[in-house]
Amino acid sequence: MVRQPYLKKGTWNSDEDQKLIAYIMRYGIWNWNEMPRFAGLQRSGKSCRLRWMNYLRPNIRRGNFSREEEETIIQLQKELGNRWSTIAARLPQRTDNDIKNYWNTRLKKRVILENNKSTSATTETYSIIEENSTDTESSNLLNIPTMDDFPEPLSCINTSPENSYSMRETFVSSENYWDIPSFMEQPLIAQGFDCEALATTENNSSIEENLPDVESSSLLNIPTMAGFPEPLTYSGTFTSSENSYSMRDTFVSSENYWEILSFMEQPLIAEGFDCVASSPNSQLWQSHHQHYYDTVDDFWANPLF
DNA sequence: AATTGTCCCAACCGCAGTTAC
DNA sequence: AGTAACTGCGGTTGGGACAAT
Repeated sequence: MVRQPYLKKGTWNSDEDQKLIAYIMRYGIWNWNEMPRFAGLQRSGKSCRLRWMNYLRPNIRRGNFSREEEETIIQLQKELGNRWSTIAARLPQRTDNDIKNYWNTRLKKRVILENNKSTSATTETYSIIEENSTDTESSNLLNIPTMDDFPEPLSCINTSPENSYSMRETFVSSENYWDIPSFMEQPLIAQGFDCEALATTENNSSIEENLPDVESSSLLNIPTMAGFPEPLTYSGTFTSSENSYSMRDTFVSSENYWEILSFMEQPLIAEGFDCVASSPNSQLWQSHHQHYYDTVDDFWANPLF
């Protein structure tokens, strides 16, 4: 009888994540069942696949769903039923698991509530009409919120001391949602925030008070939240047998944030794996990784280039 | 401070579809 | 054509975090 190797279950730790990421970054995805053995993981291929697809792969948007996304999910669920992968395809940065969880824990209740509300409102409307056929105010019974019910955006015009231009940032806030349009039309992801940049260059340096405490990354001016937890450091040396050089990668990670510092001394910042190479050798970096991956953009998309 | 209840989400399981042989 | 292996999907669950008592 062949003894099955011990397979770990349960929550993944950061060391396992690093191993899986490092392996896939270097060799790509070729066979989920074989991969864990080569990556030094005591996990099933299925578990690795799930971890990668739902959590570690690049371009996953995590955190709160916007109102627009909520409406899309509700609409598509109505049209398609629980076909989460199809729905996820329409929300490209969200995983089917995330959408499914969000539906099961929040949206489903809301839809049921709204349907009940709608049914009782309709009943009420009928009774009012029956009682008083001249009453024209009954269309307000459903009390559906409008855009006017949401808070006004806060805005800030800020001057960047490191650069020769000013930038405007508008923070649109609600309890669960931040939208930070900013800076040179760049779509950015900041730690814990989904940032979109819509600003134009301006020569205004006034700063309004009462804004969230945001500081800039020294490398790329990506706004980060003050007090964001210190990253953990993980490092390892990899020697490639096909090539004549060794290389060292240093991953600085926290729950939501990756920074990749090395390879040919290039400072990089990654969100998930949207990497930004800011050194003069960035072309070399990209061509190197193009060797391993089909689409450079999948792994090394740089919104600032 | 301790206990209990609730919410949320990462991860597991089983099944179906696809691919390779 | 049949079978095994692999992959993807959707339902479900375990357990951590937080709130309420």
